[in-house]
Amino acid sequence: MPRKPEYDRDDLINRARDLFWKQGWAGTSLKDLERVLRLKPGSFYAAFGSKDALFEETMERYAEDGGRRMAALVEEFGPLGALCTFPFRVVTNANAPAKACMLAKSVLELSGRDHRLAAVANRHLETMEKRFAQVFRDAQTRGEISAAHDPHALARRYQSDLMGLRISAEREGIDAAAIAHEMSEGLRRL
Amino acid sequence: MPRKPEYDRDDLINRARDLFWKQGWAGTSLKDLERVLRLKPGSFYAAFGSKDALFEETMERYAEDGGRRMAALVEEFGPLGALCTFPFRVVTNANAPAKACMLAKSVLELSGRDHRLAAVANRHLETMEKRFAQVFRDAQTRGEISAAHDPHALARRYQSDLMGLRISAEREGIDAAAIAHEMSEGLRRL
DNA sequence: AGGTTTATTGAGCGATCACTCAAGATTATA
DNA sequence: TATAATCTTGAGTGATCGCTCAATAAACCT
Repeated sequence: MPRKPEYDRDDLINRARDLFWKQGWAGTSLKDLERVLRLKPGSFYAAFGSKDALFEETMERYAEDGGRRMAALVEEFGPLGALCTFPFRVVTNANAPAKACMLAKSVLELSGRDHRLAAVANRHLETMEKRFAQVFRDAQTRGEISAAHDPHALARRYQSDLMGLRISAEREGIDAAAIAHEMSEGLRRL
Repeated sequence: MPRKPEYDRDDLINRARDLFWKQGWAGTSLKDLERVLRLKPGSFYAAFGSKDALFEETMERYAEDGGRRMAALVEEFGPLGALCTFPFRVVTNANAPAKACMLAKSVLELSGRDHRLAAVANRHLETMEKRFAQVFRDAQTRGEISAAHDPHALARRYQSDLMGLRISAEREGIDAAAIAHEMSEGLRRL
């Protein structure tokens, strides 16, 4: 009985994510989304419900992708190699709509207004931190990193420094690759 | 001939800075500013010209204050002591409207829109980085830090990690003091 | 006091915000 | 082919955006 939608929902979410990632939540208007997604208001709301609901879906997509990318790096370079490579990759990826982390940007933008999506972004960051901790544990199991360190503390620090690096990469005139290199050297010295 | 304004312009800028700092540029409306500054639209525009012009003044104020705070810490604890104390102070300051750096927030929010104020924020961050570099140089002169390191590289890394720390401090459930402690220990190990 | 200059007020400007909904188009089943 | 279900369209909602300006009030000058 139905009529099938003309759009690819998955592709739409990716494009919306890139727009939100670059421009932020408040900085992205419905007009922007309608233009990029080629959707009239009616279709947009039928498909996603609201701007906030779509934003939430894009954050989920972003977090999933991050986990996949990290896992792929572990597969290719091993735990320590992945931890050392990830910052460099993130900072030199010319295809990304922004260097900074979308979840960090969201926390900064939304927590000051006590928006519920700030907590959602934070939850995704916690998930990511747990993934980092697991990679640190794996590196310790393999003997790549001394078992004397607490994996959770390592992951917390790693994520914090990574967010700093990615903000630095967003700035004009900052040699982010040099910072990434220093991070990597610091990890190998553990 | 004139009539004197009833407000204290300096105080107004401080209050506006706190509001912008907490809520960001787009997140702060003229209505918000009028309420907090107790200014009608006419007075507001007579005093500041535009929302953007006031935002620019608040960033300048913010950057000046940061420099002053760092200088005071150097006076009290010496160069290395100041560098070690600064992150901890910033993260435990309950009076601040936000933990994250206002300039970092501004760069993230505005650079995606190619707003000219993003470059202004970046310029202030560069000034701050130069101040950090000078403190590192002073620490080396005093023998508190090995002269083998490049002060500029140290400052760049310090600023990057500090931004990460301050974002972490903005999050719920993150022990930012622990990260600050680790940063401090890392500096003393130089 | 009279005149000049500046500050304050608040109604209201056009533009844009996120969002709604009725009408028409398209595709399924009966 | 008729009917039902869904999708697409776009004009239009009230609210809010940053901002203007003419009218009024207050403080200085001669």
